[in-house]
Amino acid sequence: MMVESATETIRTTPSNQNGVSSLSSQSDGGGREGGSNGDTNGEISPVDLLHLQQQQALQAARQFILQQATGLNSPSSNEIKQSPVQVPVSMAMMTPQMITPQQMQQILSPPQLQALLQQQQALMLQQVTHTRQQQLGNKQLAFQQQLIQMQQLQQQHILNLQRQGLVNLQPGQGAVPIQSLHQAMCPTDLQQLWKDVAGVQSTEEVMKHEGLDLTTNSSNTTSYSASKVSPQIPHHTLPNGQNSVHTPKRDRARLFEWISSFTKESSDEHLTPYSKGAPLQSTHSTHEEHTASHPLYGHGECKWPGCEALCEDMGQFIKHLNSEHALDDRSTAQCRVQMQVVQQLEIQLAKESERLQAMMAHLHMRPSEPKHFNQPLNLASSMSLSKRESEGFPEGLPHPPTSAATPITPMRQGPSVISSSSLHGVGPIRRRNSDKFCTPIASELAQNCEFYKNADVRPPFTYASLIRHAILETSDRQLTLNEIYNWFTRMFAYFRRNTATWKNAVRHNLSLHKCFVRVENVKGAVWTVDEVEYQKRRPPKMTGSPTLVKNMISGLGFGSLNASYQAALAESSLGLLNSPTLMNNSTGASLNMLHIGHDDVSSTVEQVNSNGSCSPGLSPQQYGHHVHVKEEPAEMEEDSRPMSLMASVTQNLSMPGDERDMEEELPTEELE
DNA sequence: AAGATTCTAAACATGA
DNA sequence: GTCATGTTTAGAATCT
Repeated sequence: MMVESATETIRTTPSNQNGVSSLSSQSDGGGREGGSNGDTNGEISPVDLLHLQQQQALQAARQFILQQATGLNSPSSNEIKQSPVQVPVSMAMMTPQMITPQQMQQILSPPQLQALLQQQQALMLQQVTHTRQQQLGNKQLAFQQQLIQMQQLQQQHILNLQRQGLVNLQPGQGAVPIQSLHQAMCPTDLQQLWKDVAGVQSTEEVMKHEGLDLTTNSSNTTSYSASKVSPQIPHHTLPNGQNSVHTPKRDRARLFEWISSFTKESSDEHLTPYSKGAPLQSTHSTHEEHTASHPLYGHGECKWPGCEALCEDMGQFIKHLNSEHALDDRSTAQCRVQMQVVQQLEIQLAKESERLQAMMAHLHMRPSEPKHFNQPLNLASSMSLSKRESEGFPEGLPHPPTSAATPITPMRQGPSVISSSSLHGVGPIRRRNSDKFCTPIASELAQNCEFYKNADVRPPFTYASLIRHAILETSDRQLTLNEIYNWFTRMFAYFRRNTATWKNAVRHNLSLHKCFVRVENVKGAVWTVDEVEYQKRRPPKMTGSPTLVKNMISGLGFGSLNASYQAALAESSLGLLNSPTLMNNSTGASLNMLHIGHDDVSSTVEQVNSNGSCSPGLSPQQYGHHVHVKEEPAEMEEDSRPMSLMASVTQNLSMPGDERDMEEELPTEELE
């Protein structure tokens, strides 16, 4: 739309903000009807249209501000209602005649502005639809097309953001919460948006880059020769000949003051001159630095937000900068927007960082543990994971079991140990690392039951521990080989393929480990678990290894953590948990659920039923039918050691100074 | 470097 | 003979 058509401009200087309010209130009733008025009138004069749009914009602005004031910044239905049509966030949609982008920027903060624009777009589209397009003329049509283009652009941005995981939009969510969008957008996105806006502007010739001439550009301060700048009068001359800048000096001073204060906070050195109270038209010649590069200049074009003016060389760019982006209201507003962008991004960064911390803490340690470990314990497992694979979760994998509500043991590693081998069924890859970082298997499985069922992720446990768990899960503590197979396939998606390999491993483990006892049953041979033997398996050296504990605590033991020890920890804890006495203790709920595991393991063991569903069904009973068929190299006898170590680790991790676990765990000899 | 653990692979035996 | 089950051995990887 050609700007020439505009016959009126709106003064939107700071001093006009009150006017905005009043205007919008005036337009409360008739704003929307203006469109129909135009319709009924049969012809819409530019002035009428302008008034209408202006009222609508102001109303929208007021509503948005009110929303914000009342905390209604969510993607409320309200907003969606008002914007039934996805409209691009663009200045262009602010009908050029009614208000200039820079003016709006001055009035509103970027989020407000964007929301306003969105609403205005919707209104405009409505209006355009309801108005005879012939009467609107080609310009209106062109504008409408541009609106659509802008909409597409916006959607594209959003999609990009979604791909980057920056914006999590509900499917089908039409109107994007501007706030979140704004916060989620990366600088380039915002720049692009601005660029889009500028593009439309230029298309519509709304902004003709009227000779803005202040000596300095508002964004970059440093350098650029004021000498080359011809101090001109900073007036935006709108197509209609009116100045778009009507900001009284007082207001501008206020503006700069505001920027000043802002820059103090954000320490944006680009604004330093302003923050130093530079006069409105100061030339900053002292800051000149004719460097070969300029942050606002690159690839032969101006990088000013929304500006892509081509500049052959730096000199031309400087000229352009000083002429087009001089210190005026527009530039100031843009600068302010940019500052807010930066601020938002900083906030976003902080949020994301915090989120990352929480995620890591959750995945590797206790979720809601107030303690802060910079390096969560299981980073070690992550490390080992990254050693083998740096890929994340494969597509289609269910979300890792990271529900905050789920108690996670400090050593938990669960899904975080996804290995490429598990993901892709690669050949023999050492998984012991992951196996070791274990959390109590029962706990892990109970918590991530569904995950392992659906995700092609290798569980971080040894075959032996899994077999044992499967057996102990059953009411009679015995399983046939085939039942064990079934349990594996039922409980783990991972074991639904490569059957030959893992089945062989299962058989191998059953035969190899003395803890697995084959018992002839009526229906054939079944396998049981000799808990004592199982506990004996635990390597003595593991017990109480200060080094290991230290590593685990520090979380710096990436990959260096003793795998065997970890496995021992997990398994021993599991075993202990399954032991009757421990069961009693655990069921007593006196133990911290967040603590390692015996407690929750016991509960989980009971919860996880053999049918694969996590349901109660196991009762601590006889362990070890003791049909000692095999002879395994005898080891140490400290059955309780691992557990106590576990406890100590837990203590160190979660509640230093609390030794109750240690004490409660020690009684582990009852295993028989 | 040695030892331990775990995993994978394979060969072999046995019985249905 | 085939298959499931069970045993055993060997090698590799990883860790302490």
